[in-house]
Amino acid sequence: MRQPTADTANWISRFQGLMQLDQDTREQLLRKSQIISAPKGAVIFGPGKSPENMLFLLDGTVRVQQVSETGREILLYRITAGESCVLTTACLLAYEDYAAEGIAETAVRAAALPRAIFDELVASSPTFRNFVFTAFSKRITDLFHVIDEVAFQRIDVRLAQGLLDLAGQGDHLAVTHQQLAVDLGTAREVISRQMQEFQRRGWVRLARGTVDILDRDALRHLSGR
Amino acid sequence: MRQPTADTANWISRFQGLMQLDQDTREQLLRKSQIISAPKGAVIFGPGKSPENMLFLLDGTVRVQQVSETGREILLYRITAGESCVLTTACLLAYEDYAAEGIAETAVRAAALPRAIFDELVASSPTFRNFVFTAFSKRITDLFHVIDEVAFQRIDVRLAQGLLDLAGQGDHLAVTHQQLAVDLGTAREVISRQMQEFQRRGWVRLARGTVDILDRDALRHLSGR
DNA sequence: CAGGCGTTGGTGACAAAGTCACAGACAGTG
DNA sequence: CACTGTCTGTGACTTTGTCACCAACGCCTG
Repeated sequence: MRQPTADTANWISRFQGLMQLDQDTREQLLRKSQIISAPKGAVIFGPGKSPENMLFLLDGTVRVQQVSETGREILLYRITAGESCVLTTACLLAYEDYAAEGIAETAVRAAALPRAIFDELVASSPTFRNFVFTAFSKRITDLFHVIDEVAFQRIDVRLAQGLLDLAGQGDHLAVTHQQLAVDLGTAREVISRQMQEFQRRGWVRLARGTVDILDRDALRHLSGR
Repeated sequence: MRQPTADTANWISRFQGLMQLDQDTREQLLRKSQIISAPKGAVIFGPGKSPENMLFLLDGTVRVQQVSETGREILLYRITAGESCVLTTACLLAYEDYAAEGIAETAVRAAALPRAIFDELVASSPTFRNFVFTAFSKRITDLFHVIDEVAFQRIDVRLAQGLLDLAGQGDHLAVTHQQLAVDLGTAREVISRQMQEFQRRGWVRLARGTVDILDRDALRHLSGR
């Protein structure tokens, strides 16, 4: 399992790109930011609720998803511990009519940095600047990937990937077909049918609200990585 | 038609977000950047060809598209005159294995700003910083939109939108079904069938390599805007 | 001008995925 | 136990994507 709590006093060390910050900037970052918590299911930001702060996630995961006009949803990306929320921060400063929302997928803790300080640090520290642009870069690459998958990848392949991603190390998933459908931006029935096919092949065992992975290799093989 | 060439000596004034730059920064920008041209069809950047410079597009349009592993393509967004290329600039500084490519859709002219100067200006000028993040913001919102469309929108609706977008003011389009298919990330046959349906309804007139729009209102109505 | 060739578009058959309507199964709660 | 809301299964149907061809067109070249 993961360490229950981070060393709050020195959370910066959990972020790869921030470790080389000079002493001054580190202090700024620590002094001006604030540790916040949110329970599972909390809406971190969303339509009409723009984030005042840039977040550095210490524990938990946040799912960023989009709700379309027709009411259907799709997962854009996840923010996991050790990652930051640059993209949304930048996004919200310009466009209010923002269809995406961030939801705490587990209980989360994060360091919150006010926009004004964020701006200052971008100006004053090359390392911080680099961190920000690298984070942007990763997210945008992820988005490109999502577009590619949605447009061209078969649903069985995407489902296999999704299951492996969600499972991480373990073999047991507590997730409904509906949730998987939203992750992939498809319909629940489609997931149900695919899961049955997977079960028929002996790759998973299904039960109400859970999935047990029986044959990782088969899933990995189908997923193409 | 569009003005043939911009006032090169003062191209900054063509960019909404840059007009409030202070004198110093303007001069930096003008002195350190270089006007470049590329013919129609030129590859501005692509896999294994990262851009050394940040581009401010003065004339023409650049299409940024993605090539998937399976060889299929989809349009991510277009850069038009008066817009900049921030996203790709940022992207390429971190991730080399970059699947997207930028292609001159028409002959283009642009001001090219070396990465190092870009970095300097981001540090020194709040206005420039704001310009950059706003540009990011717009692009990312666009990408969200693409994901939404690809995942949830019917192909006839998307085609109607695509035709209207491409047409701009005019009613005549010189474009093949294949090109339209790439724009929407679908197959040529699908476009052909939809276009026939549109023609059957009297909305367009088809000929080899061209489309004439006969009923904009009908298309607009279908496209839902 | 004829023949050849690459590009563009048309077609039918089929597979994959999404939609719709509904039914049954389960877990919790009063 | 009965009730309720959630979760999953199913069949019929539509839409979209795939595959294998073919026909028409424009262009080039001998």
